[in-house]
Amino acid sequence: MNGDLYNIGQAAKASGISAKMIRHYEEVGLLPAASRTFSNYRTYNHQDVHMLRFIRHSRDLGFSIKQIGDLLSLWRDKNRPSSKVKSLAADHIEMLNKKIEELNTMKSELSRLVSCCHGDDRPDCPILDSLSAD
Amino acid sequence: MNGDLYNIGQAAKASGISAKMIRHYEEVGLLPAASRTFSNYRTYNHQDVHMLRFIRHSRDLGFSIKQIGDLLSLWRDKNRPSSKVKSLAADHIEMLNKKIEELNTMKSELSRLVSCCHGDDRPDCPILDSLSAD
DNA sequence: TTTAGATCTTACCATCATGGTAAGGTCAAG
DNA sequence: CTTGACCTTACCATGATGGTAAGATCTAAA
Repeated sequence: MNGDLYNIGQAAKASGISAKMIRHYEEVGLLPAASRTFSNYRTYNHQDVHMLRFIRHSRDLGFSIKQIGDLLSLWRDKNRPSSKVKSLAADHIEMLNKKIEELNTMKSELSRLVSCCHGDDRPDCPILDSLSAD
Repeated sequence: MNGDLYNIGQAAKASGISAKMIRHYEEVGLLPAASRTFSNYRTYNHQDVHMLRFIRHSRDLGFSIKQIGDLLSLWRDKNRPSSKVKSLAADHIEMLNKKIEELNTMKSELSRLVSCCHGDDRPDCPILDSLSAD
């Protein structure tokens, strides 16, 4: 095998992104169209795999595909002001905080109800009572 | 208007669930098929709206449609053991905790990166550095 | 060299909860 | 009777991912 080239399966293994998703990212324009072998197989080089890993790390931090597109642009722009990256990341932290708060609200309320419920064989249940309250 | 009957828009307002979603819940079997007027409009009575509110409260606590189906069964079963409700709710709390933890992990890591980034006009950026690290 | 099995290609469908739109029927008030 | 608000169904879209099927291609072993 050409030491420099990966097919999609190898790129997937090397990057931690499934082949399925690599194709998807290409389709939605997050990735440029991969070059192809004569027999129409996609090929990737080290740089491509590097970019895939960038995407993977970004996904792991919860960035959306749209946001990752912006991050990639900034990454490629060697003259970006770091302030742009920082504010993009800060926005995302805001969104994470909002979601965390929502989930915490749910959790608190539900925990309260659960702690009120006997959880035995009798039918009385403050959880159902609360859900059916007006 | 018949003091006892709601059309779908009125049921939506009274329950806080959109007409769209009421139809959807019916389609996926969470709700029994609504009765219809002669002209094929869905009609709902007080009990139906009560059930819709139950669903609404359950959604507000983050239960899935599948879980709400189970909750509704327990609600209707006047002989349910409250333990069943409690364990269903406890399972959901577990899932909420898992999600919260995931988001918190993202948030911590990203916050760390953000705090390391100058956020000025220079291109050096620990956030991008970390995302592109091997 | 042939062949079997792994892997590639595209093109679909599904998830989950929700929103939107379009085309057409119905109802209520003026 | 008209107008506007509402209803009906039947689609499509979101966002990120997984699945499957049918067919082409590659690779390693027999």
